[in-house]
Amino acid sequence: MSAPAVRRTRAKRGSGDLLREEIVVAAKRLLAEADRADDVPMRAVADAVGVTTPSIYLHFADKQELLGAVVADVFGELDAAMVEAAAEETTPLGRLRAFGLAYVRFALDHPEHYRLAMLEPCPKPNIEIDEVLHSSAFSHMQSTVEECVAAGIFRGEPRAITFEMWAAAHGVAALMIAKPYLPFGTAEDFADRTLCAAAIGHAVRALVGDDPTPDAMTEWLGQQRS
Amino acid sequence: MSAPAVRRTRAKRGSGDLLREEIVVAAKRLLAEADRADDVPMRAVADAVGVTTPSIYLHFADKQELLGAVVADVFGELDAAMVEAAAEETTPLGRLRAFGLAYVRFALDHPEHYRLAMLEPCPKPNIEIDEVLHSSAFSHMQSTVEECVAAGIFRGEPRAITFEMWAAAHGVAALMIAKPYLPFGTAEDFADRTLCAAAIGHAVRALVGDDPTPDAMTEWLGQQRS
DNA sequence: CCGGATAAGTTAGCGACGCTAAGTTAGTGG
DNA sequence: CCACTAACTTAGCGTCGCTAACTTATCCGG
Repeated sequence: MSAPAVRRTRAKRGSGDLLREEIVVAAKRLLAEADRADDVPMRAVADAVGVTTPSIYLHFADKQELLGAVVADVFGELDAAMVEAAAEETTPLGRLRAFGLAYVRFALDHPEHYRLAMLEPCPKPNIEIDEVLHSSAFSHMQSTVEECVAAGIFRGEPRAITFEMWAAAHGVAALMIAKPYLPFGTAEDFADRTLCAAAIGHAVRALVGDDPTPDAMTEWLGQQRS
Repeated sequence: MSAPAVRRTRAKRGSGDLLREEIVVAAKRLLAEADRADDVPMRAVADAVGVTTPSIYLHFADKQELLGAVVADVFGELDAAMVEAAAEETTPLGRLRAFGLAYVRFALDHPEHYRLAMLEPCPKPNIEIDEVLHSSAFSHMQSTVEECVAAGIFRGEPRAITFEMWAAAHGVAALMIAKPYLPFGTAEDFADRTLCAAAIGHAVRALVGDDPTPDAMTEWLGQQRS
């Protein structure tokens, strides 16, 4: 604990930003080992980099901002995992499913990072986060939804549909992270069932009627079954 | 800030538990006004009750335990809101929808309480919390799902289906709380769309096939549309 | 080669936090 | 009326995020 730590050699004149990157990497690593962001003191981050605490504040206004930088990094990683998972898929719906499963898998593989990015309150709407959010993982998902709309699988506003799918994936991930001891079954099964239901459900809702009341749904299901 | 606070009169001999209840109520109120549990110091709770900080530790081992007691209370309130919302509904699916909408509504009306109960890590699986979780809101939802199964609307293991519906509702609530600035539209619309899709989707999945691949789904949808 | 100017750190410490050890006050059974 | 103990309080420890003020190393112009 609290190793004396090797004092790192001072950065060259022009490039104090080297430290910034080292701090983010160290913070991300320490976060992965902790249960909560509060369990990673700034002092520990400084120690891991081989520097004293106040040096961090030369690069980040406060802890929140450092965590924000980590989150931006995490979103990049999430996007990469999703894109890779969908690379082999040849159909829009197949890609969407791969995206969703990779999303949940990533969240459960990096629960602390996911919590930080998606479960923690975001005091001042972090511009850096939302840029990433809109530019990478989310926009990839949205364009796949657009493909589904173009293919006639979905109908409606792509962004709204993307939010629906995202909510389903997020619901599974957040639930399994927050209540890991509940008998959800395997993450893959739970996620696949829920995501599949979300996709089919959206596609079918248009068939049932524009404003599907519970009664209309029940009646439609009865007709289908016969 | 930090009002001197009226010193409360000492409790009678037998009933130190009076203080316990006062502490929970005060903590719950302060939590509602804060963004995060960290913004509610034990000192503030003590102050609100008119007592000094160490007195709290006569009734709760630590802050976590106090928050756990608040969460137990919150789950009770959530269940009451759900039951009330579904009271007028006459069909299983109608009740399920009312439950889901009331769930999301409650979460957004009490975001700090909901975050504490469902978004915060739960270090030692809190027995008190999970008893409530299993006994009230969740079990009400599950028995409605059972009704849907009995009515032939759903098919499968009720508990697993309940988890699916819960994930959908939780996804909407958690997303809107964590990223309130994103253009989800109104909570009612977003929740209704997502929950409706989850319900229809689950019901329809059985019609598509036992193991619905994206391709099978696409094909089935094509048939339905013609 | 050298002597500011300044980037890149450090030392020391403030106030707030969760929590605890040890003391104090007030009802109550004998 | 007194000993006992439930129901508190006073004082303070260690840790946290963060800051003011000092120090050191590098670069650049002469």
